[in-house]
Amino acid sequence: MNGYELTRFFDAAPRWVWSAPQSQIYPTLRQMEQAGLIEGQKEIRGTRLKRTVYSITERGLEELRTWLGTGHALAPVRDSFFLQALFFDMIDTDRAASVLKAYIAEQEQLITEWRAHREALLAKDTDLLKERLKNRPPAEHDRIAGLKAHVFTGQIAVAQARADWARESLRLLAEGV
Amino acid sequence: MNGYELTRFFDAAPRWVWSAPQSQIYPTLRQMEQAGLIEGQKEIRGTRLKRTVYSITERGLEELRTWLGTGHALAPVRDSFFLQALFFDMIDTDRAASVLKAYIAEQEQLITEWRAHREALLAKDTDLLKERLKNRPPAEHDRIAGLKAHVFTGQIAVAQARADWARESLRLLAEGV
DNA sequence: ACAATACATGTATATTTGTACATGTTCTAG
DNA sequence: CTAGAACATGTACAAATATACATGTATTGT
Repeated sequence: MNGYELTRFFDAAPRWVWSAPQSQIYPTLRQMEQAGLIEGQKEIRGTRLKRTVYSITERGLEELRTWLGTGHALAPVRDSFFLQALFFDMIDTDRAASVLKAYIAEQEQLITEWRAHREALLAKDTDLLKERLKNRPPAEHDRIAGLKAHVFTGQIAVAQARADWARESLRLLAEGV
Repeated sequence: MNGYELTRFFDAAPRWVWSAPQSQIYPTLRQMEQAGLIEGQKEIRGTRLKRTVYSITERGLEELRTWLGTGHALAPVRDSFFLQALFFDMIDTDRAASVLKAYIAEQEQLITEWRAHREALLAKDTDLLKERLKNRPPAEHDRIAGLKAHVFTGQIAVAQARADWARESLRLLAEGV
């Protein structure tokens, strides 16, 4: 990809697995190139519009495989929603309920998007997956698509757990327990 | 609390709901005091050891209640574990499996700690909760403890969903599907 | 022909966060 | 009585992150 495509990718899917603001893209690409992890191919579109398309190097692949095979420390928890919930006893029941309802709606929205993406992966119908499968033996295609789709199954399960919990909270609040 | 107590609190419970490194504590306390949200009471222990104990002001309470009653945007997702899982097709099955096993162990550890804390809350047996209940009518005590404990029920449910998903992933990898 | 949109790449600046360093006091166990 | 642990408060510096600004080219629809 080039910087523009990466920017669009992260902007389009800010809640998938990872995201980055546009201002980080170009500096990071240059850093990674300097570190020998990726290399840029300069191209010209039309007569003057320059762009640099990056691809991973052999060293980059090595680094990536090492990183993928190593356990990494969990990030410190900073969940502003659970933090809010921890103090729901300080505000009116209906105010708390409206925060919970908004949260449930957000989680359901995420679930819908992730389900659609999972289906697209299983149908091998996303640009990135198609690109990836080009360099893999056809016998492995189902397995690769299955593994990637399964990640979204996980995201969905987590969002479902969160939404279920929020619904349960609404009941607790309503009962005045 | 004073800065030292806050530091110890966050260090002891880095994965509960929120955390902060020690270096943030003192500057943040000063900022919040300047903003009129908290006020510090200077004390002396022994003959020379100074400390400043902070408590929330009326303005701070107002701000807090407003924040608690408002929906807040979800933080951009940055889940390095799911990111790893998205590329498990690039590494050996047993390397991937060992990453998954470590993750499962971590989640189970969290679940154990959160369960213990939930029980302590239900028994009204944590310092913070005891302090909180002092200013509340006894009739509300059960409800407040129940609401706080319920937050940890949510954390547990999410960790359970993650661990279950990781176990399912191990099976998928083993089957070579 | 021209306006709007998409393509494309940067920088400036502030805030947040993390790791590490620095210093002194008080209490407690041996 | 003394060494080590706990109490207590700070700063320095680097890295990551977010918001906003800045500029120009190519394509597409009307």
